[in-house]
Amino acid sequence: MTKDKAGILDLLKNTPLFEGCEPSFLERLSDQSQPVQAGKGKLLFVHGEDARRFYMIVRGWIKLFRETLDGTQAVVDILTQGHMFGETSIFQDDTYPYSAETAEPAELVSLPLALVKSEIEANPQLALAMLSSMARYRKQQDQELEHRTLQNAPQRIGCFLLRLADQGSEGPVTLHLPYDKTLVASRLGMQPETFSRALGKLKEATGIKIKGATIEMEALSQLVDYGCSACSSEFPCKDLNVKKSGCR
Amino acid sequence: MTKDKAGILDLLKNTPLFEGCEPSFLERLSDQSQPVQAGKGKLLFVHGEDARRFYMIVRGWIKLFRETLDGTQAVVDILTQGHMFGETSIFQDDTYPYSAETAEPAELVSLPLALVKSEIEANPQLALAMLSSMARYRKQQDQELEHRTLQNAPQRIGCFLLRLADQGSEGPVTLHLPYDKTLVASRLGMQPETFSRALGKLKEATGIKIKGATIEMEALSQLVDYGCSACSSEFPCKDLNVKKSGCR
DNA sequence: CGAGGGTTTGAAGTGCATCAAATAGTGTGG
DNA sequence: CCACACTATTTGATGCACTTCAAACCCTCG
Repeated sequence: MTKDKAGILDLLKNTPLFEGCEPSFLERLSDQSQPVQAGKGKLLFVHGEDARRFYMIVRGWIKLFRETLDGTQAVVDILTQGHMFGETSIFQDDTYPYSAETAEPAELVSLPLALVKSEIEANPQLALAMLSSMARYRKQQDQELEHRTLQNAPQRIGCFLLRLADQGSEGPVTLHLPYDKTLVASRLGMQPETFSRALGKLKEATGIKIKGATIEMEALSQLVDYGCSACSSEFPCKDLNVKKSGCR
Repeated sequence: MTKDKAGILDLLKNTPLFEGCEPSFLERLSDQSQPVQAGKGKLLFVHGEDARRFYMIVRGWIKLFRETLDGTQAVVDILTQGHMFGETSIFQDDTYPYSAETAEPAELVSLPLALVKSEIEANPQLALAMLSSMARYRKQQDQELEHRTLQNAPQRIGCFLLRLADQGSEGPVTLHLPYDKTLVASRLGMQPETFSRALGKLKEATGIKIKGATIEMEALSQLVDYGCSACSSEFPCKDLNVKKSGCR
């Protein structure tokens, strides 16, 4: 189900960031698009590399990370369908501010940065859209830093689950971890072993049920009561959904 | 030495973010400015509050932080002379994304957000300046998160000191902690006691000399060798200086 | 001099990381 | 359908880093 140019144009037209852009611009953009297919663990680009293209995810999961000289890595974010990444390189000396790798087999579209760069300069509406998108992401990052500082492992997991759920629902909830537990662990800044034990503690403390990657509970309040007091946002924490995105 | 309107206009004209703005806009902005003087510990605004004005720092230090329901707080950043804050509220539902408080006696200027908001919409150059400013800040946040994940307390202190220094200098270096140690500790996400002990370890490991708030060393390389291997950026880490700033 | 904040030191506890090994789960070829 | 290989996940044991609570010390400033 690789996207053809027409499909890509559609994709662009339905991307919030490009809302309000001239069709002609989007056409030029999709003309220069390239489909990318990759199995698990394919490195797309590395931190510091010259940035010429950015990516949109059609399917699968992408891990953004930074690696130190001594080889350990910190996961910046994990993205999926509908997310873009690499586009902020325009403002970062045209180099990628992180590395990117497929975390699950994925299908992507790569697009030229140069075109977007010139369009931003010409089109205030796009600049504004980009600004609010970056602001949204910033909010998420602020929150992330806060959580790492103030929440312990089980609370961070609880919060992650909450942000994975539809926060409006009142009744019983069933969740599915979107990717493997090791990856969730790294996303939350902890070791796989810690994740496993912390999930156990969370279960113990809240009464949620866990079967493999499936998690069930009577109501979200079980999680809210457990962790949300250690956070600066009130519960229905809109805009902070795991699946929502800003400019990365 | 409170700034009068003329002084404030000068200040605005010399602010990178407003470079390239019409003098008439800056005049209107300074017309609506208000000087703010405050001793230590004055709360300027709180997280979530309706945001009508943003601030420029003329003198002193400001702490940005977020507070959880159970009262503990996470320090987002600590800013000084030349820094602005609160201006990104424009893109955050017009509410402040953090609380702000003076960490030392300070002199500030408050300015109306509404004016900037409309100007951004009208003036692409300002929008672009804002974008690159936000990108710069983002980079710092990314790095911060990485450091919290990968570096231990003494390394984080070493890195902080490096970013405080003029990274070009080759010879002996003398540094002054810019604000009290408790505050540095919170800025680095650790307890005052941990900071004290970690600074001791750093001294032990690198041979730097510490007298109160003054720190001396033969060369920056003593710190670089100690901690920079646990970071994803190469040493002269430009743009990440403690005193440099992006849009908060 | 004395009060009060900032800073250091000590002792004890907690949480997470690490290393090692067992177990569960998944896909493969027979 | 089963045995095997391989990976993901869990569990156990231990150590280290940071926190917490408590007390001492130090410095500054009235």
